[in-house]
Amino acid sequence: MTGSADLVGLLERPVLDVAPRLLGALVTHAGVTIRLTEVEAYDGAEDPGSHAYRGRTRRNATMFGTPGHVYVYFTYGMHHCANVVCGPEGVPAAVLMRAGDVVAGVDLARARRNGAPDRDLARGPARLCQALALDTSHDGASLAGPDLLLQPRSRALARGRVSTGPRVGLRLAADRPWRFWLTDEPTVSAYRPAVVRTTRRRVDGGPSTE
DNA sequence: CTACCGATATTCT
DNA sequence: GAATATCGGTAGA
Repeated sequence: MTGSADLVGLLERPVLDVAPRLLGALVTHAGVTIRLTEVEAYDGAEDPGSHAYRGRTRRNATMFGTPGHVYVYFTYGMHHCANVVCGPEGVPAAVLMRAGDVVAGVDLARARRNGAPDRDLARGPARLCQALALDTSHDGASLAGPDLLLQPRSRALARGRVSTGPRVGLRLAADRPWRFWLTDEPTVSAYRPAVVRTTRRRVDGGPSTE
């Protein structure tokens, strides 16, 4: 059996069904395998928090493509984040891979993460990309292997294993509980509410005061 | 542990 | 110009 037909079948389901089913899945790339412990759903058609909410751009084009590929974007001038593209072609849904735990290739992951504690090797979406050596050159790549491989778990999780809550760092649609994680996993990233405002007005010109 | 801050691509206003 | 699906360093409790 090819797993890839199964993979696409899974990913064509509504993204809110897909997201929790990806918990515990294995992702392998460049010599490192992680087990997903935390994900977030983005439903571009109706989701103000999604990159695709305002339509297609060069950056988010992969979200509109066929399921089973990876959408990788660069953000904050510094970090990469990777999503599993879901839904039928043309529907810009995706699941952001927020955290995982390294189950193979730990030495490589440690080297890429520059001495971080093992718990932090793939804790947070940008750290996860660093551990797996994913960047925008992989945007649009297939998750069916062999280079990049997503293996959904085959067994159901025990009751109570999945927790849900608000997504991290969004200002818009912050109330939607579309983040899913494995209960009590130490590798789940810390929740940070969106920055309320950058408020950073610089004092122009002059000395102030008074 | 919390809080701030800088790095700066991409998109929006 | 300002905001953002972030992180690592530093400072302080």
